[in-house]
Amino acid sequence: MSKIHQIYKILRKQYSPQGWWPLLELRNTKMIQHTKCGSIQGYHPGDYSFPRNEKQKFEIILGAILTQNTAWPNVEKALQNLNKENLLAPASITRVKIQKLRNAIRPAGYFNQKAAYIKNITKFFMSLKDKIPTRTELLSVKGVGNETADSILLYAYKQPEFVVDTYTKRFLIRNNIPTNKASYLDIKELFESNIPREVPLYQEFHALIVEAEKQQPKS
DNA sequence: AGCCAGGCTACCG
DNA sequence: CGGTAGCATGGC
Repeated sequence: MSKIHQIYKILRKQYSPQGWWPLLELRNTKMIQHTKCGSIQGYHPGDYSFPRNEKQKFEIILGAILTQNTAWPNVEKALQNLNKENLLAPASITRVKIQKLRNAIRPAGYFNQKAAYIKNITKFFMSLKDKIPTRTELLSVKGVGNETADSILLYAYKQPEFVVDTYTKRFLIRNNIPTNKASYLDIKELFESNIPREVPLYQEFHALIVEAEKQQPKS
């Protein structure tokens, strides 16, 4: 077994399943525990059957845009606002005035850019008509880069695409796997070539990396 | 008071 | 190609 895969097993022993991707309707129940870092455990731990419908799938896609360089609690505020205004549906996003959209997502930061990005991805999403997008198609949407594309594919469409983020790079360095010259795709390939190509594994590994790195003291 | 957070685009050399 | 300024809010 590869070193990467071994590290996964250690993380999996050390932490409980993270239950990603977070969904609004699975919040505010008694099962939810807030951690000191502001992250939340126990959305649907060990249950990889989400999203179970189109509404949940669309919420994940919007969350993937909103979380760009942004702490998750701020994303949740934006999502709650959208939910209150009945904007967690493609048709509503298409219809809503850009100014109202900007205002709803304000807590997530970069609201001017992100409002436009959300309009873009929504138009793209509706054009798919239930088809699963390719990675290249997703990347053609302005506002969707490597990480956002992989997050959408892995968590909304359950495609085996490993997600690389800042925590992932930090995680590799902390485990003495140097990544200085490595590009996004290099790192993605490093993971994908060293663990079984399984969606639940990809989902859980990424979530565990984020959780583990959040708990590291900042240096 | 800074610094940072689950990036991306545009533009530079 | 690789490198970086600009984008913005909220929490610590």
